[in-house]
Amino acid sequence: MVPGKVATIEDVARAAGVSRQTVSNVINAPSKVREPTQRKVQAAIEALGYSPNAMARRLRTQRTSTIGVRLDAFSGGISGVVLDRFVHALTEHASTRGLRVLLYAARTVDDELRHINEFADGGEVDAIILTNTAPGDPRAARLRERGIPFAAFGRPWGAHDLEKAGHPWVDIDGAAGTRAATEHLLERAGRRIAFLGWPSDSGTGDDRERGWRETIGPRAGDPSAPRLISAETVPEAQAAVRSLLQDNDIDGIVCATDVHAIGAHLAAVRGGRSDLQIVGFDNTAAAEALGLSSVEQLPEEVATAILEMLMGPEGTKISRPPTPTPTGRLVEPELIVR
Amino acid sequence: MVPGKVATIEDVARAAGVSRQTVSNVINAPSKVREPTQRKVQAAIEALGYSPNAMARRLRTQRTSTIGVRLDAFSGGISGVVLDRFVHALTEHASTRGLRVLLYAARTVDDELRHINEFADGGEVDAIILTNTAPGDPRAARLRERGIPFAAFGRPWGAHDLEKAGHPWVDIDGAAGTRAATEHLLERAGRRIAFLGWPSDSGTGDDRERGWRETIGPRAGDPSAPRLISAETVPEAQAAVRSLLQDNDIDGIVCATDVHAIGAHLAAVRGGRSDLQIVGFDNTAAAEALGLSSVEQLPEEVATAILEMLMGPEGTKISRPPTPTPTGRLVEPELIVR
DNA sequence: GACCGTTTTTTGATCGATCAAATTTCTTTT
DNA sequence: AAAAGAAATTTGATCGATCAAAAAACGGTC
Repeated sequence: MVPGKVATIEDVARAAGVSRQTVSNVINAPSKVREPTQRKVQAAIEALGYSPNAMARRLRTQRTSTIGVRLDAFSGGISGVVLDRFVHALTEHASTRGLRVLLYAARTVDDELRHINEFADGGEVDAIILTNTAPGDPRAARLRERGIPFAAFGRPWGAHDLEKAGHPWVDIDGAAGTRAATEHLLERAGRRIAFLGWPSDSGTGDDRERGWRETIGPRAGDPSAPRLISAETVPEAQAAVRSLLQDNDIDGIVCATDVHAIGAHLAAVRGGRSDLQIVGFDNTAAAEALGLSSVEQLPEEVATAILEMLMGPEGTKISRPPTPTPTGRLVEPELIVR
Repeated sequence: MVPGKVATIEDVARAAGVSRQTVSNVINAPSKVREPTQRKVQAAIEALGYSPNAMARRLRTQRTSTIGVRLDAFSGGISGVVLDRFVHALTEHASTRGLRVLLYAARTVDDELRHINEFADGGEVDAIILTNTAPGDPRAARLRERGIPFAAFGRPWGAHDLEKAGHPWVDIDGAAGTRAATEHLLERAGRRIAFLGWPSDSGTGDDRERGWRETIGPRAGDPSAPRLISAETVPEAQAAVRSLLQDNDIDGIVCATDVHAIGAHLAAVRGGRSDLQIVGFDNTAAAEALGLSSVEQLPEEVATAILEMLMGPEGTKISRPPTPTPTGRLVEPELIVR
């Protein structure tokens, strides 16, 4: 073996005085090889510093042990962080299963469909994880058609019966999060709890509002506190809360995101209502810095769950990825009190 | 060709009535193939929806078109965001060059060295990008020894002569950032500008402090304003600034990070000094939300520069990655005024 | 039209592993 | 101790592409 070149399975076989296949078996199916032979081969592997060529193995086995994840164009705002944390968690978890995470960027849906085709034909990935799925998502259709296993981070909004999604998904139970937040405020702050969310209807927004409404409804005797409307920005949230505080007596505010919470916080402090209890959503660094309570999404849980769906329960020997069973799972978020 | 199975180069060749190699040439070296033949082959490619098997190609060419990037364990705090943005930018840029980004997780240095060995022996990646390089970093030594091209995000702290780093690197010019921040405050706020940084010495910290010191020194007639010391947390920064404001007359504060800036902001607002001008560093979502000025690191620029170092100037045909020339480059950050 | 040099196309070998089947070795049984 | 069966090991084929060299087609010259 020429120094500077890496050892091949053939080099190991020669060094150990056995055949290629035996070396291969020591690595992939040790039970088929007798003890003493195994030791010989292991010694040769150590001595040569051999580790199998990934590409050759993948070509032969037709499995890449790679999961593709699309990285959305950087959203800039606070919320992109959740996806980043998810990617982090996914990477760590995948590596314990011997899987790799391959990122790809796509600016448009067409762009992503092109990528998906390439992945399918080129055999780049074993599975794909979609994010930001919309009802009737063309990506899901394409993946199904091409026979690439996939799962989504985010429930298939719009499918009336979640069970009938047609593909596996994992999502955060936003309603459970705001429910916990509302209950917490009802106990600690008082009965008049408002909700500050997005102006227009959106799946995520409605979900989070629902948690508040369902909790406030049965418990509060008076008609539920007014819902506040605000666009994405901090100043708008701040303005909305300022005018709310002028007209109403409010004990606390449940927010759809930390952005809203920061706006509310600023309005409260500047309006001399530092006592106003506010709970945000997403548990971003900003909320932490300001000492605001917030609902933590636990993207790590999502990563674990989604991998389990795609690849079978942990500990499963890496095998042909099973066509994932089309079911969904909601991960319950956790309220971080500050 | 069986439906459901993807087409191979052989299928295309048969369909077009030419040989494997001609198809290969149409894809990789069209100039070697006559016009009419090219059209025939292209038509067959379209008809069969062929795209070359990535693993077979990589096995044969011994090139993976993949760049490995380690994803550090999630740091949680505000600062991790810079790395995430870098990964984002890198992914987008890499894909325009036909490169892929492969993530890997490592908790310890040993863990990462193991990964590096695997990558080298297994032929997983063409190049690696290191982050958080320290002086005498064992990873750099290992990569050099194994002959894997690499570059670092972060200058090689400790090497007295940056030019002599021994490996290529790209970093943010922290001093230039705080210089711009300080100049801005000198013009807009007044002459008494303080600096709020980390308690202990660190490469990054010293760099950022230097930009302030060098600017304040020549311009300010009086001895430079007191430097504040504070650990990483918001409350500590807040406490430090509170006590500073009691004793000193300060016009503005340049901060080493947005975390410090948020603490300073809170101290200022609660101390009735809302007029105090503060500039943060990292331009995180939190700073944006609070309307604080901040120094923007431009990780996108870093990504571009680092890819250029590794792979040659943009537009270069994908080829054997040149052994990168060991030089460094500082990217000048941009002050975002709010 | 025969000859020669180019250009274009085809053929055979190879990258490094695993699969499938054949062969050898070891156990057990009678 | 021979035969049958099980276990361990080896051999030949293969995954799908590119490389290197051989063969065929083309173009121009005399």
